[in-house]
Amino acid sequence: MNISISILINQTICNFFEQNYQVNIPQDKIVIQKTKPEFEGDFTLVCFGFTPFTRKSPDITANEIGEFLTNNCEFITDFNVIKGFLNLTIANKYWIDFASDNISNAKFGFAPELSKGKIVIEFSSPNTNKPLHLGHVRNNLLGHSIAAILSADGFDVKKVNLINDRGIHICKSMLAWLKWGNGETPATSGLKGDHLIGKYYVLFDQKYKAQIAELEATGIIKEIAEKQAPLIIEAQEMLVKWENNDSETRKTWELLNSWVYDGFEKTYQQMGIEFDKIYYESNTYTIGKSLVQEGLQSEIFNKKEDGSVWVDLTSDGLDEKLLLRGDGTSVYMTQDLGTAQLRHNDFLPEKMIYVVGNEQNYHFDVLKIILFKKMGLDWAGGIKHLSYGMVELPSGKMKSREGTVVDADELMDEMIRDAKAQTIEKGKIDQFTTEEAQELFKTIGLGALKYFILKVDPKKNMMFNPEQSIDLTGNTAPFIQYTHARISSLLDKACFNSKNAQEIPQIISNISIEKSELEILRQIHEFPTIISESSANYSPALLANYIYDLVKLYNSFYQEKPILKEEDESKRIFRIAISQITRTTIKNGMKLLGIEVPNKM
RNA sequence: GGCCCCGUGGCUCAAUUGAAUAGAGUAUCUGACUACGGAUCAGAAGGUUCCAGGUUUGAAUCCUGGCGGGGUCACCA
Repeated sequence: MNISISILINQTICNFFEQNYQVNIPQDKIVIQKTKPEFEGDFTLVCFGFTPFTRKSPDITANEIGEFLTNNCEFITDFNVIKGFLNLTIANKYWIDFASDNISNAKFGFAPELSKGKIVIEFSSPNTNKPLHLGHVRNNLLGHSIAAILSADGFDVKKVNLINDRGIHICKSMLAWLKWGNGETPATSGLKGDHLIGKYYVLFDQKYKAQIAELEATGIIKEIAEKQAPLIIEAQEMLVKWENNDSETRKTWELLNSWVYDGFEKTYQQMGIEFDKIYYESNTYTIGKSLVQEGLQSEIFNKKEDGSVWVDLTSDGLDEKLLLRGDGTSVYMTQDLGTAQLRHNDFLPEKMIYVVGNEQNYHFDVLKIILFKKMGLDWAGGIKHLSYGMVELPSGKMKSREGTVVDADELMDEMIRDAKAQTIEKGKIDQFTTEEAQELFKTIGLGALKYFILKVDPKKNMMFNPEQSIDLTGNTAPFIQYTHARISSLLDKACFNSKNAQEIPQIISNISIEKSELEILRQIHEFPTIISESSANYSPALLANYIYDLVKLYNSFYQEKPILKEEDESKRIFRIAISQITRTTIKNGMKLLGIEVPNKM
């Protein structure tokens, strides 16, 4: 018995309209929702939309449908009508079967197979001139989680990372290191590779600003000074050398980048993130360049007198966009064209999702229009920009060049330290080994961070206050983790095992379900729907808030009806079943958010 | 200035995409640990959903116009 109850109701309603009113009722008129706790019933049918078809008042219509459903649908035992809302009561048997069927299903809620096509999702996409910061953290967590959710919903998901390892910003770091670095390495400095290079990026900016100030002092206006400063000219020369494959430049570049990759790898590992494939812009930009050349020949693009190449998007309401500089070097868009083509060749996906901040909305509009409309590539219709909002600090926006960033590594370390301090204070880990304890601090600290970020709607800007540490009580991961650990511990004590699981249907077949139990089952029942909705909306937030509601519901139920106290054996077993399936749901849901749930803590 | 996004109790966020009395956490106040995990639970207080119109059985949600905040309009990425 796995057919969803809402599909069953839906079909019966269609039959009702066919038989009594000879109409095919449009699907979007059938609105079924969970009944609010203050009313009697399990599911609610909203009947206002039916009045044009029945030509009767919503209440009368609702009553007619209620009669029909109770007579024709074996699982609906009762109904009531309040102001045009038809509340339906589902038979106990349905809920008992639901609990019995899923009690030992470790993959509850997940699509049984990959049946929905291939998706490539790009996220993270760091620059190699500085370490990852809080903005990247949001990006990485969203990308990782959405990939997991899509996969649970039945898509074949490939996670890719595009490393921006070339361009003027890299030259800035390289130049500063060559000039003032004295051959400093991660080993000699004791710094993580990405942090070391980031230091020189900041240094470049300081020295560059100083040069601009000097020039301005001689009466040169700012805009000119910014272009004439010797440092920026040197950096630009270096970029040309790099694109011309100058061996010295390439050697330095490879050395510095290798340090940065080591650093990134550690950060990803700590975050629990991995990729199926890593692309490097230094490999893809040439493909972009040749695409631009092709487009130039077929006259989709045009060349200006100085040699720069442009695309005219005024007919699409946008403006002209640069595709190649006058000196022949490529820009951001150039390589993104190449990367998209390469990625399509590699995977032939139905969709390509880009997890990139909303500051680049315009860029992705342009990218899609060029590939899809201008170049006529059908597959580009599957490009989707998953745009997320910025993480703001109380002091305003983060600026990496000005050092007002929250560093990803430091943030994670701090979360783990906080978790450690608070866990030790609770004094519940005395029997843990040192390794187990360390693992637990990490699970709690990083869980808190991940959940804090993922529970917010991706498209919205969010506020992060580094002054006050992230809560470990309330709507947080530790609260959910704690509940999971507690359920696990209780189930152990209740001597639940797989043998019982098989007997459960008989044991509990005749019990009556209480309202609080029913609410939990109803909530769990929705889990597969929530996964597919999260997947359709690209929103882990939906899932996160669902899990929180479930945990809260379970906690108040448990407080009121302890599972070990009940004397009636079948009732006790039923509560064990509810706890068991709740635990699975929490675990599976948190897994899709990339958050571990310990069995004890 | 053009275009895009956001505006919900003091603060941080929800609201199943148009449904019933707008929900949680936090902070404040009150109460509950001699069965099992108190990182918990129950209760109180806190709202003109930025403003003004409109659409309809129904609007935080949709449309129009304001106001406020952010983003973007680079031969930066």
